[in-house]
Amino acid sequence: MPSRAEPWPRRLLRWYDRNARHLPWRENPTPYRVWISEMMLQQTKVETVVPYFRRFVRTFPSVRMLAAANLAAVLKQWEGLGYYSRARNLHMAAGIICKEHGARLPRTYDELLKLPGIGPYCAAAIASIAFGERVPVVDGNVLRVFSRLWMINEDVKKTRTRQALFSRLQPYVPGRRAGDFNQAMMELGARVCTPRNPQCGRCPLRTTCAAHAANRIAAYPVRSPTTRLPHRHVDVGVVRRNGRILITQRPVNRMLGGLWVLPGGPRANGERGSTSVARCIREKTGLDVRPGPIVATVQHTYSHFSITMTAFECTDPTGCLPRKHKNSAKWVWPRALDSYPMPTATRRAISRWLEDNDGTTRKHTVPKSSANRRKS
DNA sequence: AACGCGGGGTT
DNA sequence: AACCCAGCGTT
Repeated sequence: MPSRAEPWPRRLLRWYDRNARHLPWRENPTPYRVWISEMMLQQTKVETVVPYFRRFVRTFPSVRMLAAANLAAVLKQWEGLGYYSRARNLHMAAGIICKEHGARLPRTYDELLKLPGIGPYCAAAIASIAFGERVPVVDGNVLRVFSRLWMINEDVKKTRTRQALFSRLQPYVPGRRAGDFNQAMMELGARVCTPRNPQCGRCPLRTTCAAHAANRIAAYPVRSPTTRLPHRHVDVGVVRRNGRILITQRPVNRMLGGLWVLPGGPRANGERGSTSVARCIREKTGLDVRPGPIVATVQHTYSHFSITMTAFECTDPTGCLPRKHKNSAKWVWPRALDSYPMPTATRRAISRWLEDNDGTTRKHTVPKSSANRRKS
């Protein structure tokens, strides 16, 4: 049995010895094969890469063969893998390696880093796996694993966070098995410490994991709060009839359920606002309205998306509410609007419209669009 | 520091 | 429909 005092790098390696998948580039890890595999593995899943790797190294078995090939032939082998600049850089680097390094890959992290297509991740992977250099790889998996293990509260997307993790990890990279250590971290991230629903019960580092101990696994890794919220256009109508206006009730069990809103809905892709508002009102109330001028524009951000609400003044040529909509649509005197529960965006649109109607001859202005708000 | 690059799987 | 993936080069 492993003692609890066994350091985590050893536990990780023992786990790797028992659980490593056998992958083609692990069977015969020559520098060339490691290089090809790592180029293909950038932002690409292992299972996707395997067949491409086999075909590629069969077609171009050496750096010289790769350098001698036409770029078109290389791209053909890459077809379907995506990120085609990887193939172009690979081909270019092959030429440089032949011309300047005697057709052998550079053996150090620093030298590898100079080749086109090889960044910090790839340089560390090749240097450690093919040449045993003690440099840690910091990829998406490793960031996630250690963000949890050490409860790192920095945004994992930031360059600073990655550099800091590189420095912090380097002392742990074992002199004997640097490459296995790195592959073990990635393998753990890919198969156990997954983005969602991590398999903590099967994790060899569970007893060392700060986030697990704190029961805060789901809070890590900390992501940028600047993720762009999806944005929608919502078009609504101020439909007037004999001095009263039309409001509708949101379905219970939905967002804003039970609240009353100006009738309308989300604009379809490429649709005009005026078209959208008429369509949505017809769908929700059965009334055919004629959209007039825009009387209010409201920006609003919910927890998981943001909207631009555009309110059109509408006239109602047909009149009567069909029976099926009687319960969820109402004609209301403007002064009675306050008594109905309404979401903020609706409330703002209405008050904007009322202001413009009170003879305070303020021109309607469109607020500045906010494309990316921050999540709170 | 932010963005474009690609195709595919997961939730 | 987002998010994520064994990231890198450009701006």
